[in-house]
Amino acid sequence: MNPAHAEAPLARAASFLKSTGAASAAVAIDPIGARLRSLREQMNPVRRVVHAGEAIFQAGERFASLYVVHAGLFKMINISADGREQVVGFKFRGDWIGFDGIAEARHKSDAVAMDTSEVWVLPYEQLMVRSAEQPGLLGELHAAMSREIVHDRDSMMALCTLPADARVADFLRYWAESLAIRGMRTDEIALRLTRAEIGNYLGMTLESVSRALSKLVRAGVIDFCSKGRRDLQIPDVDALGRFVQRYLVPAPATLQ
Amino acid sequence: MNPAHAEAPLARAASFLKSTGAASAAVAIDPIGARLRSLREQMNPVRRVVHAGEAIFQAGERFASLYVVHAGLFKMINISADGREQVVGFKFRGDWIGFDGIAEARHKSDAVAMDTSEVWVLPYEQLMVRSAEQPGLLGELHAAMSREIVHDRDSMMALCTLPADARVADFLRYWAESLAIRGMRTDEIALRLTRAEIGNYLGMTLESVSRALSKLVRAGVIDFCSKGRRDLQIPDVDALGRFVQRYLVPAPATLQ
DNA sequence: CGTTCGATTGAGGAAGATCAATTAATGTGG
DNA sequence: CCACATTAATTGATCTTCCTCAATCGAACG
Repeated sequence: MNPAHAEAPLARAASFLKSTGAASAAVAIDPIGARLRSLREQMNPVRRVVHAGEAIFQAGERFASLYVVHAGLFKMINISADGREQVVGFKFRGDWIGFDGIAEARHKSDAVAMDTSEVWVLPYEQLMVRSAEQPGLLGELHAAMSREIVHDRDSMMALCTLPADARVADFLRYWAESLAIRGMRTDEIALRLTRAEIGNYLGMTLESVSRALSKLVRAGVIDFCSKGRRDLQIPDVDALGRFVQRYLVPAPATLQ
Repeated sequence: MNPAHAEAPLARAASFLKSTGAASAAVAIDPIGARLRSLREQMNPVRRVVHAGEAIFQAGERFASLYVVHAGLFKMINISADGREQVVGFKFRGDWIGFDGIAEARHKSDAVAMDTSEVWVLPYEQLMVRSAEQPGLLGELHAAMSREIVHDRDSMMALCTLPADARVADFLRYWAESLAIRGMRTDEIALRLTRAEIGNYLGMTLESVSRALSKLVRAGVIDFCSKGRRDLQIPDVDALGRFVQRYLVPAPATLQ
């Protein structure tokens, strides 16, 4: 029961992103692939294919299993009692889905595939049994929940402290980074999201998203791909980070 | 029977929760007290007193233990790389603190006491060992993490979909509810937060918070206590909820 | 009793929402 | 394959909300 296990896969992004050096061990450069492999060994999970627009589960359904994304990507959607609907998160390869259901044994959101995707089904009961034997498995579960909590807080912070343009830039940076960590190319990305969905996630209107993107193009930090305005190019991810920073110099918003 | 601690005023919690029958078992009407009792039995935790303004841990510190609030309350503060500081959550009696540290073995935020408080220290290693023997303990841990994730998402949703006035009302409703669940009176509450802190948490300026509060007073859903503008009265918590709803009728903000 | 910190309130301005018109991409049936 | 319908995106004009700046007031404290 050592946090050392939880750290192994976590030497991760930073070293990976900086060490552009060649691959030595697959484990070192692909922490998410490594996590998935060990998960498959330990749980031998049932696979489930979900097509674009379909949901793994919906809010209100009884909680029984957690899921891990093996391919594709998902959006998490919250629906409030009064009918407001909001995208509250995205899930990429290696991410866990379904933690919201544990507390009250019912899911609190929809998990909708944004593309043909595959998840591994991890029945919660079985997961508990196995993790009693294999502490590393439990460590993975806790690390995944912890990451989700940390990320949610960072999102809250972006919502509260960044103006619209910077929020869009920060979102694109997060998206590109998520792809980069998974070894996918970031210079040309297909968002598969409408402006309305991005705006919904970032707490602004679709017009504001559109204007922000146009501004980012003018600023030279992103570019649209040849045809259409859906796919975009991010030649330099760090430039997005710098764009965000620029908004913070005038007002470094400290608490009080 | 249980030793009748300072857990006297539970009738309100019962009525608030619309508990099944009358107060039969303490467990039924005081789930948080019950959780704390079983936690004490299972972990026999070290107690730690933290005075107002002191931190249990700070961002960057090595993660070793989780904590459960036994008395008092805490605010969680995130600090971004560029120095932005934000209140990202509050922790009341029975809440767990420290999940943010699990993933990378370092805490990502400060946990600051807002009043003289007591936490129970649960060394993570020990917790893992004990939970292998006592599955109920692990269930509690997971439920607490799950609740935190669910709550963070609800917060994101409030930030994204509610105008300033409604956000303040929703915050007060959340605060009063948190007290009610713990059997504390909600008709007179001491926030122990400055307008600046509330605004920081809700993504608005202190002036906007002040104006929102004045508006809520004029609307008759809250009132200031006799002396000072710090403590306030909430005669009817549901009225706050209705106030929030009123903002949603004109624009039931659906996705797309 | 003055100093300080927090809260309130007002006036003006800026960011972003709303409304509206146009253009671009996608899909459909002939 | 093309004409047409449909949906998404862009851009502009206007309006609202909330932020910023500033003055005032109140409470707490030495």
